Amino acid sequence: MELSKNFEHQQAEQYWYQRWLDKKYFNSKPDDREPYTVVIPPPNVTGILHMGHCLNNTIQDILVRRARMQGKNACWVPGTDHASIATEAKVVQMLRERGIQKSSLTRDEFLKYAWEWKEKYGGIILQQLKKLGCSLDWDRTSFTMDPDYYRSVINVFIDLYNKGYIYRGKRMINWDVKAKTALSDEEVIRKETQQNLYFLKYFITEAGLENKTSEYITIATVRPETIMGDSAICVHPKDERYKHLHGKFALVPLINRRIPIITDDYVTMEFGTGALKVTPAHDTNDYQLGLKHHLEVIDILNDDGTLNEAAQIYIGEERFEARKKIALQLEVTGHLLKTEAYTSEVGHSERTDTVVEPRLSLQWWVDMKKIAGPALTAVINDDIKFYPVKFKNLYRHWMENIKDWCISRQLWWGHRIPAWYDEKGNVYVAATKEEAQEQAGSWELGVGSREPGAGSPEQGAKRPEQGTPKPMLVQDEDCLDTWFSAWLWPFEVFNGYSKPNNEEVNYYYPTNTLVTAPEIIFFWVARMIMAGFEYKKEKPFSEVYFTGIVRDKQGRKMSKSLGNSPDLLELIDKYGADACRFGIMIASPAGNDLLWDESSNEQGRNFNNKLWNALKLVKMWKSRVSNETVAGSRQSGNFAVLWFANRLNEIKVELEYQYKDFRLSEALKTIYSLIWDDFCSWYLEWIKPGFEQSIEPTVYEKTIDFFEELIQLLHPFMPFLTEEIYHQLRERKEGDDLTISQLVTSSIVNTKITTQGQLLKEVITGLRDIRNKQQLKPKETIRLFIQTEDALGYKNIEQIIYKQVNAESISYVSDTVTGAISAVIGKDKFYLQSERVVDTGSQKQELIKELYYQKGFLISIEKKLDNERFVSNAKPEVLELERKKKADAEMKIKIIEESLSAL
RNA sequence: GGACUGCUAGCUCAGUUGGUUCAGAGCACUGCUUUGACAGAGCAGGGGUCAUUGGUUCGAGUCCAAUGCAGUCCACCA
Repeated sequence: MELSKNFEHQQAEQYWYQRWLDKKYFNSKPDDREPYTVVIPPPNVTGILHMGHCLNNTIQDILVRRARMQGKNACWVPGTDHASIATEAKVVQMLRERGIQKSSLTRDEFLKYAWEWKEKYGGIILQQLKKLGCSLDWDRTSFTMDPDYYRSVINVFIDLYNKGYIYRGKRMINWDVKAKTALSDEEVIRKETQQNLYFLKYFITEAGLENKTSEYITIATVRPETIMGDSAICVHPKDERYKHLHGKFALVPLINRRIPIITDDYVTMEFGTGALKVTPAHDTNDYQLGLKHHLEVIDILNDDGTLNEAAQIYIGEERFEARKKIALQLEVTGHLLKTEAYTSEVGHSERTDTVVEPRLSLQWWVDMKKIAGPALTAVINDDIKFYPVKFKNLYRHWMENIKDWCISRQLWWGHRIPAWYDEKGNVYVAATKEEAQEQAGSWELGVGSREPGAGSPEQGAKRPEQGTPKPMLVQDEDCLDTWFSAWLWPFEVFNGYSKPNNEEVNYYYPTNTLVTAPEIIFFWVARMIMAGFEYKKEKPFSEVYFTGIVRDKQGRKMSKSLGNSPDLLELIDKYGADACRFGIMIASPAGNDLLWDESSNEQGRNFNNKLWNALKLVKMWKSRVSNETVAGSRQSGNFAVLWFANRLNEIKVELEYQYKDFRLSEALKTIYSLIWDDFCSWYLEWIKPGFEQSIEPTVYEKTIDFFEELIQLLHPFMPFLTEEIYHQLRERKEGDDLTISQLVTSSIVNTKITTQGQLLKEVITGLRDIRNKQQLKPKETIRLFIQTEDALGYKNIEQIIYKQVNAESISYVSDTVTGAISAVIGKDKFYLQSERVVDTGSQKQELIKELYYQKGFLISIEKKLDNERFVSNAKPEVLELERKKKADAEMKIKIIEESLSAL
């Protein structure tokens, strides 16, 4: 069959992926083999494939495919994350487009829409991963809200509550005014923000008097809209400027509420005016200060970030609108002294990007200090290895300073908190209402009571008094943080919690490698390790490979808003999945961010093409296989085969090391160069039969073998093209596919052969260089004379040299040849004659340059060897090497001088 | 404010235990080739005071210190 001009990726991708699926190559079941398990970092159900996914999943696929080809039972588990905030936002938006307000729906109605949405759009990203060629075990596709998974999340909550690790408490939390939910600290992104620092006059009033004096105290604030929530003004006790004001009162501008002037050494005298307005409801520090000084908490904001009635003015106005208006009014009323530009870090919601509002709120928390211990040790001890290691420090620091985790979210889409309340506010934590009811009832009987969690005063329910009637229970309206389900992922995808010690989890857990982005080291990686030790008494994975961030050519992070994030599916369509995988991997140094540019896909496509053409060439020879070859070509062919076999082994050893350290980009470069340079540019040229000549059967067979091994090495990176070539190379039996073929193990390298091959390359390049400099056309032949002590050593490569430098004759001489251009390569001297060798001048110049260099080099070595301290301090091997260098240099100088005189 | 990382060719990066014959690769670039696998190609070539300064050493891209620049993470100073 005639091969197409270029590799046609669209057809091949579709055909082979379907074939792999049909043959169930990606499916894994426990057996005797060693498992290699990877769980996918579950993308959001709302997600669509972007470059970050492309990188992350290509890496996982490479590892999994290689493991599969190494005889391991490779299992890569796919799935999606319900992503509560993101998904709920999408559903709300969809409803809005249909003219439905979320507030007009019941919880059940809303969830019905949400599931509908999930069924319709939730699987898109998984389909896209197929396009990329990912060898996931689709039968294992998991979702964090699957029934079993859901139950496990609920039971884990109950278990942690019963252990006293989970409690309910009123704290300052991060409030997302757009999503109207609490956030954990990790979900807040601090961004440097240009702001104004407003200097405001608060007029002093005498104690007990409402009338203001002309005296005032100036405070500095970036949030003038919160002044209505002020409870005090605080100054440093030692601040001389304000000593006369201690114990006095000031009036809040605009609303004229009287607040005390208090002292606390928390205040920094140097900042602003040294006087701080204290607003306990709207600032974490102010809240602490408020607790200490028993200040009133005046919450002036609604949950959507508008001002409420407590603010007295601008009720219903959005907080930043109110800020502008209040600032203006303060100016008008003479309270605004001045405004300064001021830059500070402002917390933004990770999901909605709105400015986070500190807010006092009753939420559920995990007491992290109680479960962090083993998770910290495991990473410190390298029981779990981080690549690159620099993330170990980061992890350690976070774990050692870990704070409690706010896990409740004011959302409907997610795992509903299994807590039930009676009218008196007693809490019962149970999986179902019935169980909660039973708990409440049993309390009446005085059994089943449990210890409230230690250390958390808010923990647990108050025990109802004896004889109270059975209470009406209402379930908590809130959901759990998405990460509270994601942290169970490595074992719950195998039902490791819902069906403990089942065959699957025992076989696949702990998993081997986690490949993820450093951005979620705290969100997810750390918590998975904690959950793993808490519920499986074992680490969830042995190694974590952190990928870099995909950036554009200018180093900017790829993002929707910048519009610099290419459509991956379009790229796959245009260049092919293999080329895209190549493009992202070649640009992806281990442990660094990668600057991605579309041109790297071109490089990938060109590589496809190179391989394709090599295939065409080799297939073309099939009809020319014969024992009747020209004289000398057998020896050359044998040498070429021997050389490439050794070269291949050499590279395989190198690849082992690169894989071990996750230096995948380097591994790809290594394979790329092995194929393009060693195989195509050298080997194939060396064995290529001349015009209408034939090729030795053994050489041909070995060449097919080599080709097969090469595409095997490349397969994890570029699965489609390699599978196609695999089937083009030979007739295959049913079920003989590259995807499941086993890698050929490497054998010992004969360095004598590889060295000779290296020398041969240098000879060819050196002679070609001369040809070029002499401006010889490719068709013009040369006469070659080799001055060597080992003419026999050239016999097996003579034919190759003939071909590669287009020689008409090669002869061996023991003396200088005159009237020729010469070159020293290795130990031997080469003379080149042709019909029109004219320009000896340029060669003379080069020789002089080279002589100059060699002489300088010799001097530096001699200097070194004359240095007594060097001779006495350096290791014997080093000395030996230096002496050899000296001898080599002296010999070269001699030969160059001879050549110069011969010219 | 604290911590970490990086700075090597135009760009992206290699460079293990200090040894000059280690300054290297891939892209990009420059010549020459439209030859029978491949112009999405072939052949050859030119590019770098290894951020700066000082130190240790017989010897530093490699070790140490300081400085500069860039980036990341953490932190409650309004």
